[in-house]
Amino acid sequence: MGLEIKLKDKAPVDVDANSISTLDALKELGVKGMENIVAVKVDDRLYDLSCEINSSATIDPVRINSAEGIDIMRHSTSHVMAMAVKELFPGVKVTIGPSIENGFYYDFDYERPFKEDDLPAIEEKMNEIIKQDLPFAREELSSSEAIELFGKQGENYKVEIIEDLGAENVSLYTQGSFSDLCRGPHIPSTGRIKAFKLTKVAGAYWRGDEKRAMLSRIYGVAFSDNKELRSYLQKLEEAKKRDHVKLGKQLDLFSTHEEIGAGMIVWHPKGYMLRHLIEQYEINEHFKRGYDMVKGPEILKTDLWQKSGHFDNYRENMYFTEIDNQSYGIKPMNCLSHMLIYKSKLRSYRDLPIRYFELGLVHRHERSGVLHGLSRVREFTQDDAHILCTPEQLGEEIKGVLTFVKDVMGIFNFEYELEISTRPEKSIGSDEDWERATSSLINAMEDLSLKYDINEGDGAFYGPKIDIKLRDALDRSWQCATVQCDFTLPDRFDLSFIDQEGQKQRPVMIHRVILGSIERFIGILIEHYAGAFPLWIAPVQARILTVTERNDEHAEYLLKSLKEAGFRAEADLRNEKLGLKVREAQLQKIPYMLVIGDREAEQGGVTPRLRNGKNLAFMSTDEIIQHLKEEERQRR
RNA sequence: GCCAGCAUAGCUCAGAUGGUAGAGCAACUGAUUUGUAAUCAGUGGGUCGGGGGUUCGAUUCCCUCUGCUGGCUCCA
Repeated sequence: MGLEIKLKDKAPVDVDANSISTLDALKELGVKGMENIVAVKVDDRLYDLSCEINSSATIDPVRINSAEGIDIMRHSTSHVMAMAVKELFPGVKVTIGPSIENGFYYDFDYERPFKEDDLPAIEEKMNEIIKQDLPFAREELSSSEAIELFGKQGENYKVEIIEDLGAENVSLYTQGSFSDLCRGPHIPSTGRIKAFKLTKVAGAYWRGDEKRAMLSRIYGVAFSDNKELRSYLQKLEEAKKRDHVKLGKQLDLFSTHEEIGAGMIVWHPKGYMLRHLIEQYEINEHFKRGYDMVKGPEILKTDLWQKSGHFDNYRENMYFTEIDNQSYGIKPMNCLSHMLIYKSKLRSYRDLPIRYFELGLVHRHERSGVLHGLSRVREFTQDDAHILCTPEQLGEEIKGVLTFVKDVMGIFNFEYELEISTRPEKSIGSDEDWERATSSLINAMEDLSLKYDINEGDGAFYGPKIDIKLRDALDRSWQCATVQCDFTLPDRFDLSFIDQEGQKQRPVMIHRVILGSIERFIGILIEHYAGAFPLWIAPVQARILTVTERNDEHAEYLLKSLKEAGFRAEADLRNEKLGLKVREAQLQKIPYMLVIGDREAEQGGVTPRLRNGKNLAFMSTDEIIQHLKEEERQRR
């Protein structure tokens, strides 16, 4: 009696034994390049390379350059780091250390937090461990044995993990003197780690709970070889050049000021122009799609925020002010005014859906540590709308919003991710309402064939929602558009409409934004285009560059013509060399540099230079205006 | 809010074991009239983020506040 082993999609091979290690099995199967294999899949489950199989199986080698292989190597690297840290800092307690995108981290509890200065020594120690090529050995033991083992070492976090697991047995991985509780699998030995770098330290709460211990986290990146690592680090450097805070300064778009306060943006002429153009585009899109534009006040009586539930649920994030013994809350959301407009008269089912749109300025007192450039601020403008509709209309309205999102993101060439969040534990409303709203959201995405993730239990307390996320230059994802169903506020504010039978009914409310926060969206937009905005939103579309003072007259004529044709143009008439003028316009990423020398002045036109360095052929004044109009119309 | 790092001229950055600072660009003045990523010369410019402490003396060391960056938590 023996085993039958096979590679995926290959003919089986008979083995004359009752069990065989996967390592031998792979050799038996004639697999090449063993040095790249870090683990195996047996019948589609991941195992250590050295594990034993004792029944017939399909074996699939996992190589270090595969997604699964690199993930395993990164995880193992975190174990190596933990070992290094334990050797260098006696008394340190280990907690968890998973692999993450591009690398890994490990959380430690030590008498003091780790500093960036500690990293070189840790890296050096890790390199020693890697050089020793210590094998990763797996063993299983009972939970009680494991608790005793870790308890003796004073590793109380590990004990807590095992206790919470509640499993009968747990597995332990040991390399050299270091053992860690771990499910695995791991690479065969530490020598398989070829390229890693510790990148940063950070604080992190034990189990992500801010009421529990603050641990010290060390992050690292790891790749299958040095070339990959270098190219990753280089890409990171490139991405930093797109940073919207940096570009915002270079392109003179906006600023922040210590003396004004954190999280408050001051828009400079060019930045405000960019913002204005985006807002203008959006306003028109809303009118086209049957929205009415409205505007509510910035401060509303605190009583009203109490009625809406914001005071109870959101007070810590709100700003308040008091006038004549009357407390007012500065709005963190725009819905209340919109509901009062709805309530201002009796509504019929014939009026629905009603869609109120506002470029609503809101203030939210975000915690200081979360502020970030334009992406997370305390004062921002939402392209906010509230749709009031009958329960039957809900599905179509959601589809309308998602289509709106798709169209707008398409204009800017954005890829985005959708995520639906379902009913949380703490929530209000009937099961029926939740069920209907959730399925409306899902059906809308299905009907539009959109891909989405499900985030169980992460909805708002008043209803489920779809979030749309965009990524910044450093690949961090930010929530932009959101569609939320709400049955609570219509209830609290007793909103109603008269149905076909003459009966009062409750409308459903959809909260939605398309760009989300205009500030955040522009931040991502800056990084998306690296500051080189397409013509239709470029704050300055064209700059006229003269060669000598003799050309001033023609330059001024051209400037006037461009402005009259509606273009955002300026002229650089300084007594400077053309090379300098080109350089400066280039650094400002202006789409069109219109060069005027004696030749152009004589012929009454320009030689356009694009910011990609290309020159276009001579154009007359009329021709360049037509050329720009065409490009602007195409929103390129 | 928590952990770590940072804060020097308008900008980008040097600098000193504690003895009050420097470059390039920008600005200003002058010369130059110039053809596709920096023409040359000269001049002015800083309470070294704010406050407090240690010290004969603090921009440098300590504390604290403010702001920024990277994480954590948060984002009804």
